[in-house]
Amino acid sequence: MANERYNAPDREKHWQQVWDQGEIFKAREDHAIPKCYVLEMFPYPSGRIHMGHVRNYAMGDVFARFKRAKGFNVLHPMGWDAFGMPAENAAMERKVHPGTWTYANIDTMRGQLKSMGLSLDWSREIATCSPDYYKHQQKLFLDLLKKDIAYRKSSKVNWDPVDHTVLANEQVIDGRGWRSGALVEQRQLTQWFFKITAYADELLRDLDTLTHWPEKVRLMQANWIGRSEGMLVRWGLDTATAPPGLIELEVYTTRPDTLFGASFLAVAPDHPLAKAAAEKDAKLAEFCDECRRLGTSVADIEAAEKRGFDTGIRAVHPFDPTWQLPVFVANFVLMEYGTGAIFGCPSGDQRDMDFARRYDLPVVPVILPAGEDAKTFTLKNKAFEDDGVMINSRFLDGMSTKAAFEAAASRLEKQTLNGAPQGQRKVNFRLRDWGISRQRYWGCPIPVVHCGVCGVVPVAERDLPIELPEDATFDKPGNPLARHPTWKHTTCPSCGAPATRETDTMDTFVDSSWYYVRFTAPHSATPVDKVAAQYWLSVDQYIGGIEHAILHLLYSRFFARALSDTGHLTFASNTREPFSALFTQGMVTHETYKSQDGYWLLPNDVRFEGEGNGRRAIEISSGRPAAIGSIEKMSKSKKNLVDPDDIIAHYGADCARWFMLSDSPPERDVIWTEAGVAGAGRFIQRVWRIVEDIADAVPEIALPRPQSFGADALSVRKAAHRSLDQVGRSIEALRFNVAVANVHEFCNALQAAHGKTGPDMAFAAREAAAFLVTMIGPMMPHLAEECWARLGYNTLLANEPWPAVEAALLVDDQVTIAVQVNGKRRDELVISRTANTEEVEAAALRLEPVIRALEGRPVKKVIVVPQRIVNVVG
RNA sequence: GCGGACGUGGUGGAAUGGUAGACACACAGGACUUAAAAUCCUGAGUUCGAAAGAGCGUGAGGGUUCGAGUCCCUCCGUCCGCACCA
Repeated sequence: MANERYNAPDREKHWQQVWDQGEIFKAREDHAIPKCYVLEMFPYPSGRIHMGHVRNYAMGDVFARFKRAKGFNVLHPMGWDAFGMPAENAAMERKVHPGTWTYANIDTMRGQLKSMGLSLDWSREIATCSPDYYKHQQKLFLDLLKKDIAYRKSSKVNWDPVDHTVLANEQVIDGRGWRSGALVEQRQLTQWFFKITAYADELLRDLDTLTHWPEKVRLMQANWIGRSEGMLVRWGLDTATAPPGLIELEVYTTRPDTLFGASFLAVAPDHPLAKAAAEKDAKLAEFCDECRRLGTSVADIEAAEKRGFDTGIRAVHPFDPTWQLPVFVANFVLMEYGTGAIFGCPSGDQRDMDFARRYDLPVVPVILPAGEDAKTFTLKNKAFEDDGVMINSRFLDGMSTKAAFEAAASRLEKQTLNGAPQGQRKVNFRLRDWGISRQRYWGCPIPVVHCGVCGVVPVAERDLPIELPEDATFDKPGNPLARHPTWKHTTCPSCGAPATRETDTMDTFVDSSWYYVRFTAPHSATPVDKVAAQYWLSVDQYIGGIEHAILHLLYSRFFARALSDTGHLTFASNTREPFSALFTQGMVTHETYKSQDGYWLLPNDVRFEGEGNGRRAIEISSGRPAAIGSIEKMSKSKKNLVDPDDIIAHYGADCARWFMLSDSPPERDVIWTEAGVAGAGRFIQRVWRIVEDIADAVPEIALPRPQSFGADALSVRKAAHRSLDQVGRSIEALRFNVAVANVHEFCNALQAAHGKTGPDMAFAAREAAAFLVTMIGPMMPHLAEECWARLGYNTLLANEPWPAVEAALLVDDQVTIAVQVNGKRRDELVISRTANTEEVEAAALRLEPVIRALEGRPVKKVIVVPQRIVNVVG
């Protein structure tokens, strides 16, 4: 048979057209069918897709296609996270409008994604920068505003004085703006916030229900939310030492049990008490300034030295009016957490210990670790932070840490200071409200108006969307909306007086916090179509990068709840989770190459000589040796990039997809290698050959099922059914590398049966070929479709159900079980699957190697695990 | 510093507490070919041995178990997250 090579690039285009024309992957609004919502994190339209996208979308597509074949009504949409800074940077650098730039990128990337052959429902495509999308977001904002979930407050921000913009914490590097390099200032600005803290408890509690999320992500979110149970404790101040009018200081503590170990109080440099005290003390003022400057810089973290300044103010211990403690301003106390003030117990907290040693403050052990003697127990420079028995603590002595907490807490609650209870139990969170104001152009306008008479007034809903002006300028730093000559001028929706629009736009994380909801009804006139949302949500499988473990996923979880509380969404289940299963895939990595001049080189710019240890890289243009560097995440800066377009044009999309799924477990990093891709390419041809051989040898489409099968045919059928079963399970569990191995194994089994003939074999071979095509279908859909046609079927494989396996073929009559003597494998035993324990035991003891290994010792015990193993103990 | 994950052949990696190394890559030998590519077959953890076979083997050390890559403890190494959260 003159086999022709499978021409991937040619056939792939063909099948993509067929799928497209047949609208095969359009999700159906038939809510009687069980649904499956498969979603990959939508991309930012940066210009071109990269290998990370290929991996992410290949995985999602395998899952989506598999679920379709399993009979689910699959929603598998795609869109664009299209607002953001890069578009504005492009506008500044290249004098192109952010919208023009963004939509051109979207066109390019849509084309690239289509060339991957993804089973996407493109009729649901959304771009967050389109007014069709953001007008709904503005409506949601207005509803959040009504419910006080959106609000304005003054807060400290990182201000870049060159770019005239607020920077997120992660955009501040070593105290400087990531773009301008200017020293970042702390400014007090009025900003818009979402009250995510109102949901802190629920967001934390419901993490427990997310059993199909990686443990790691749940842990990261739990840490981020950072719940702690403690107390607010008010300390009286010695008025002789305190600034006028200040009579008390409130601290937050999680350890009221250690109050008798207290040796100082400390407040943040920005604490009102520090500011008041600094007014009369120039040296203190200078110290506070210094602390502020060191704020976020790395130098500060490296120094990590606890430093403080004694304000001279004295506080009175809540349990002993005669006991006074110094109040310090300390650099390690954060104004943003708790009350911005602490009490220090050096024996029970390492930071306090460091501080006490530096400033020579008393260290009184109050907790005795188990196994220590109270008389001899001392602490050097290491605090004891665990539980134990209370000592040196008067009425708490002898109690456990927990009991002491309760005893101290209830006494503080009963005690009064200045007419109010001195202590109050308080749950505190690390999580802060989400600041969404950005002084940028390319984002969703916040739909409010500032009126001199009425204040902040929401825009009327009939006036939505508030669209971005087309004619903004990007030639200088600062907010193009704020300096636009006319855009912001309007009238007050309430009183009609002249007013100005809000010129802040929303953080782009807002856009991506509800896109998965919009996909369920992307053309709905309201932001959410409740019926569609209730059917499709939650997302059954969400796939994306671990880099979004905290922010995007937490914001989305918050939004699902906020949309539910504003009546947009109803959840069928009792938790309001948007993503019931999450999978975080690893990165795509590649070797790096450097020229002799120290420049990074593209993989395409080098060729190789030798192999193994003798493998060398040569720079093609100069012919000079190049250095082979470490394997790193593909990045523009290190130039270790492979362009998906090149790979698809050369090998085909199926090849790129197959390689991405092979070998490396999907949650781990994968190393992109030329040899690996070539191997995937060879496998494609191998599958094609196997299918062609069978199609030619057995051209009949519907063979009658033989009455019985000979040994050879039976073994082919067993391999086919077993493999189909395994591949299905592997895909279901997102273990694509194992699914690939299952397919390889099946091909090897088919190859071994090559050349066998007979009517039973013909039936088995055709069945095997159809199964093979089915199982590669989700992973290499074009090749599978071509093979399906080659086998003579005139249906589309994409519409074919996943065949049912015959359970009888999954089990063998004979099983091979290992036989161990004292835990060491000595032989194998082939025996009937239904053999009972006695038969297995007897057969095992007859084995020559077993007798030899026993060396004449009597058999003490025989452990038989049916169908698995026998262990003879002697 | 705290928290987490991981550590298996030359390489990527398989393995519900039950035959460690499936599958692939790379490698070696053979077949086909004038030759090469492609393809097909065979081999291979390591040590001893011609072979049969035996010893040793999942970062190191200990423990639980009839049986441990898998569970527990200690240590070493790599990677990731958080970064003074009171």
